[in-house]
Parts: sequence; structure tokens; C-alpha cells
Amino acid sequence: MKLEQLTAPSLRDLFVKTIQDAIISGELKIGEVLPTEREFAEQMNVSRSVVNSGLNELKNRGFIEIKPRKGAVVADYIYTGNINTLTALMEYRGIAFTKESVRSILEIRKFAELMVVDRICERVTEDDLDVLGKLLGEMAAAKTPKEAALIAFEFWHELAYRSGDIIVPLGIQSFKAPVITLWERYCTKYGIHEMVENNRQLYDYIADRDVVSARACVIDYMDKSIEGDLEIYDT
Amino acid sequence: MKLEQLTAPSLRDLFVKTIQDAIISGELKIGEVLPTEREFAEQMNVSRSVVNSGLNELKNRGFIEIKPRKGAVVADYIYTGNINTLTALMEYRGIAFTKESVRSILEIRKFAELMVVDRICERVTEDDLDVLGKLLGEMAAAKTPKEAALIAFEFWHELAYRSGDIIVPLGIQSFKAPVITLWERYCTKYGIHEMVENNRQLYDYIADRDVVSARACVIDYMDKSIEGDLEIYDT
DNA sequence: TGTGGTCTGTGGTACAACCAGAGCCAGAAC
DNA sequence: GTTCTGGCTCTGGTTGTACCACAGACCACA
Repeated sequence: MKLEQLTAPSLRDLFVKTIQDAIISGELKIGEVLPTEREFAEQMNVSRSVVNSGLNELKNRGFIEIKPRKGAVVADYIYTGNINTLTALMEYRGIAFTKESVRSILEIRKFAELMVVDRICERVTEDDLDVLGKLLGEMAAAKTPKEAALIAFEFWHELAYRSGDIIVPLGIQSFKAPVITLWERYCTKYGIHEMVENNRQLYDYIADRDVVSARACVIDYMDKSIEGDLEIYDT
Repeated sequence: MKLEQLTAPSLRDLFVKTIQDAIISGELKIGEVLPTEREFAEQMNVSRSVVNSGLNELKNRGFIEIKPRKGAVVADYIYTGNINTLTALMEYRGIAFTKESVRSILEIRKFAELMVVDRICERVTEDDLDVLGKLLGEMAAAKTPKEAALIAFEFWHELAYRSGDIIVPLGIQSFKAPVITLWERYCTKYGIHEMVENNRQLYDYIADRDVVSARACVIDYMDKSIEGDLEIYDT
């Protein structure tokens, strides 16, 4: 008998998901005034803490605006939102990401990757190559696209961390969820092997301290993603 | 008699600031195990809610790692951190940002600004120009560098929002605090007028739908910031 | 030897109570 | 009639408290 794991979501998370879905789906419209915390608490049969904490989370994600002692309204989240909003939008099953959105994310990633490559080629050590090589091995051995995408992200983040730049790894970490989602879809469509090969080639150029080829390699496979393979994200 | 405003910071914020400063200053070292929540609560004479909530905030900022039912340890925040960490680091008075860090942030900004300019020149409307023009006016009328920097950020964010791209404004919003800090320092050194003129010129090119000149304008003043004016950030 | 029970201490969660401020309005002051 | 003061009510903000599940150590016993 195969037993599945049981997990009990917290009331707070349930509350956040309920309201967030209502906002993304359009059931709650931009500018609409939300019930007060006490009304939420009473009607949903939870304590005010759950509601207060949940509304604050929704504020962090850019979905609502809270005016102390006045109330909360649904925000224009493309305007007020941030990276967390993007993550939430990408995880929302119902939303269809357009070609243009995916293009933007990939262009940002291309830019970040080039910044990293420029810096790491100048200073890469044997220790760095050792760690990165092991990640490549793990990536190749990954069984599911999700697992492979996660390791690919770690590979990228490790590159950034070891590039010596302070800012870039912090920025990259913020884009974690959206980027993993995109690479997961990429692997599902084209197979893990393709992604591993791209990274392995980049690794080889970095090992040779060959900035020019490494840059060309990044530009090549990111442009390929951007220009040629966008149709898979249209679903 | 002139009365100054009184504001009472919450216990939670005080707690977060205390621990965060200890981590950034190096008083608490990476890998060091923190006291338990109950120990914190007892010794600092606050309730566990304050400590629990504060530790979670520190986790969000990438400064600690919480292992449920085991304890919390100080994280390698350049590795685990995100945009929030960057914001916290920049707001920490004691830290000296290196030329390289500032260069990274400005390069990211340059890239983002170019993405925005490309898109908005194709689709800018009279309504857009109206709103942007008003912001320019407010920027010129700003009395303090802080105020001017805030409006400059709004101008940039408004540009991104009206460019029609969904991702870029979300990304820009995430970089809000660091970018404002940098522009504030820029204004303090060179005066508000300089910044306003840069933005006004960009505005004019956008109004003319002149992508090439607008791009050149951005590259010009961002490179000037990056290459020439970095010494002001070394303090 | 190892299995399962129990106890202790941890962070996770939820609830209740109190706080300060915004808005409204009756009624005093003029 | 107008102004404005003081208090009342409702809001979100904050904090103290209670209970939960789980990790780990320990132990009794088969």
C-alpha cells in the first residue's frame, strides 16, 4: 500500500489563497472595498489574527492596499505589485501568460546571466568548478522536470554567488519562483537533456576562462529560448 | 513652541532591528545558533508573538534560517538573501557600499530603463505624456533630495507601467528602496536640477517617439552615473 | 537488540484583549 | 445660525496567551 503524505494548510494560507484567487480571477475588481477584518473573521469563522495576518500577506504581494483605520481595497496589482506578485500570478493556474510576458522574463534572465558570466570568468577557482560540476551531475540525474529546473536554478545562483558580485545573487534569488516555473516548462517540452547540455557547454567555457565564448553561449541559448521556443508558453 | 511628531516603533520592529543590526555588524556570525524564541521573549521582556513574528521577518529578509522545532541560525545572507536583504543592507548606516555594488545596481537600472524605453516609444499616448509631464513638474518643484528621488522613481515606474509590459513594472517596484537611496545620494551631490534635466530630455524624446535618441539619452546619463560619478558612493 | 511509549522542549498557529486614530455627531459656546 | 469641542464608535495595529504537532532523548520491556 502506498501512503500519501498528509499536510494541513493553515487557516491563514487558506484565507490568502481564497482572496488572492478572487482578485486574480476578477471576481473582486480593482478598487473594490473589502469587508472589514471583523466581518471577514465572523463570516469565515476564524479569528481576526488570521484575517489580519492574511491581509498583510496580500498587501506584501501587492494585491490590496490597506489604509489603517479605514479599510482595505483591491489594488491595481500590475502597478503596485512586485516580484511576489509575479510569483503568485505565475502559480495561479487560470492565468495564461502571453508571449510578451515570457519574453520579458527571459530577457531579464539573459541580462543577469551575462553579468554573471562576465565576472566569474575572471576569477573562477578549482573549488568553484568542483561545486558547479557536481550540480551539473545532479541536474543530469534529475528524474522530473521540476527537480531539474530546481537544480538548474541552483547552478545559476551558485554561479552568481561565486562571481563575487554582492547585488546579482540577491536579485537572482528574488526571481527564483518565476524562473524555475519557466525552466520546468522548458524541460517538459524539450527534455532535461537539452537544458543540461546548454549548462555543460557554458561550464566548459567558464572552466577555460573564455569570456567571449561563454557570452556567446549564453546569448545563443537564451535567444533560442526567446525567439524560437516561445510558442510553448502560449498555452 | 514647535512640537515634533512622536512615533512609537512597535516591539516587533525594535526586535527585528536589534537582531538585524547585530547580524550585519558581524556581532552575530554566520552559522551561529540563535537563542530559542522563549529565551528571547524572557530575556528581552516581550511576548513570544513579538519574537516569532520578528524572526519570520528576518527569515523573509534572508538573514536567518529557521528550522522548525530545532532553532534558528544566522544565514549567509549574500547567498540566501533577496531584494529585501539588499534594501536592509542599504538602509544600514554602518555599511560602506563598494563601487562594484553601486555599479551593479546602476547597470541593472540601465538595462531596465532601456527595456522600458523601447516599448513605450511605440505606444505612448497624450494621456501618458500628460501624467509624465506633471510628474516632471513635481520633480522640479521638490524641495529635498529625498522628495525628488521619490518622484523620480515614480516617474520611472509610471513609464514602465505605461509601456504595456506586465513584468517590468513588477520588477522595478521590487528595486524601489535601493534605487531611491541611490538617486537621493545623487541629488544631494549634484543637485536636483541635474536629475530633472536628464528626465526631461528623455521625456522629450519619448514625446517625439524617437526610440533611437531616447535610448542614447538613457545610455548617456546612466553611463555617466556609472563611469564618472561613482566616487560619491564610496563613502 | 529493538520496539514502542513517554516526556521535554521546539517552532507553528490561532485566539482574545487592548491600543491609538479616523470619522461622525450631539451639544455647548459664541 | 455657526463653530468647534468632546466623546462615541468602528477601524486596523499590536501584543500576550494558549494550545498544537513534531523532533529527540530516554526508558521499560518483549
